[in-house]
Amino acid sequence: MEVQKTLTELFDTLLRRETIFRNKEALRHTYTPEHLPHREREISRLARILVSPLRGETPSNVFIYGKTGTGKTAVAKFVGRELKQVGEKKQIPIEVVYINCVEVDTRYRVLANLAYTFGEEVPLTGWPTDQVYKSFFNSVDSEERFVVIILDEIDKLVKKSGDDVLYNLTRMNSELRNSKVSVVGITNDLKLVDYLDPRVKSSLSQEEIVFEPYNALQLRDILGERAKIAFKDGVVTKEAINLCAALAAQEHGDARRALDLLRISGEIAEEEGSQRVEESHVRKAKEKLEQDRIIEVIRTLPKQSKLVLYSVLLLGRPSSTGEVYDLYRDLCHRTGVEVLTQRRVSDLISELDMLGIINAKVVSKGRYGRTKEISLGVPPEKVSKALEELI
DNA sequence: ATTCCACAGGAAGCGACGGCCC
DNA sequence: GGGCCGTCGCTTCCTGTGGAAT
Repeated sequence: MEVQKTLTELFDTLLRRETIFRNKEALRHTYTPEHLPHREREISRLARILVSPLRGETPSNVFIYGKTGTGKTAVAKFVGRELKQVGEKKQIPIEVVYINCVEVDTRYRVLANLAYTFGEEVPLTGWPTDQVYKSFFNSVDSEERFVVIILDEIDKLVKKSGDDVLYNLTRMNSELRNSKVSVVGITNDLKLVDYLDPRVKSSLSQEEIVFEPYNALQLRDILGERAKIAFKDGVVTKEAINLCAALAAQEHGDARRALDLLRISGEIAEEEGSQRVEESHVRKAKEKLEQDRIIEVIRTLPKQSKLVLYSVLLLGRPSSTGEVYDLYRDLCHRTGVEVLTQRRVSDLISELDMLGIINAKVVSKGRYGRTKEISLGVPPEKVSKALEELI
């Protein structure tokens, strides 16, 4: 009874407590704002390129470069949305398809996804890929229209499955009778072009737009605008916004990170019952963000990767692939886990490196061979804390 | 200049799995 | 149910290589 009563009281106070947020959604990166500060040039470039088919010209394909959180996706989605509205007004059918290649990372899946948005029923797997392509092709060409295909994080797709799909998509126009297709490729890998087939390269980079990172001042403007939507008036202090901007600017001007910081800061402030978001909340938010990321990443790691990571942790000093592998094999025997080959473990090490949990640098020790120098990339306490519950 | 270590990392391919088709 | 197909995690086999030691 006692517990129930206090719990009810807790809910009551929580519900009664006034939230400092007006619309928290505005701080999520899925949100596409009405106005994108400091990206006017990029927006008009992209719009000008994509609008040309409406004037009867052949559509161009576009390549967009820029680091994470520089607004590439936001600009592409924004222009796509506007374009669609223009089309509706002028009675020209325009379809904008957005695909994120992180999950959709094979030829089959891209085509299946496209076919699906044009109303085709394609199974997740099973069909020959050419059949999926035909199905997509026919349904696109079934009526006169203009299609913009936005392929976000296209580097993931190319590195995993090659550029065959891009070859298909960029060549489509010569075979389509009724419709026209533009491909917008977005990537944060500036070297991606080197992986591409020359034919794909030339047709995809007919137009190129480069997004420079935001500086602290620009981030401040962006945060300011979003804060106006997300929070109630006068809640966020200028200092808090400046700090968020400064911290994110240090990390190559990542606006996404700046927004995350501000959102978490707000949540922390609210939890503490504060009516204002201040610098101290931002500092705590920074700490929490890092902590959460590490723990979440480690927790969702497959068993084998955890053992590899545990080996690196136990060694406690920069070690070679061989050393890590020996200890890993030991741990496997002791825990009754099947042992993978060194080749595979080498790949697992590279994956952990990419996740930022460990640092793996290829070094040559001359006569004593070439190996990776492997060390933890995050504080060991956090790793052992995240690992201990699951080993 | 040559040798040679301890791997890196590419290529091919295998088997299991989930899912299509007829 | 049998014949395909694509994907995933993995093994096997392989060639390549930076630089200390000779």
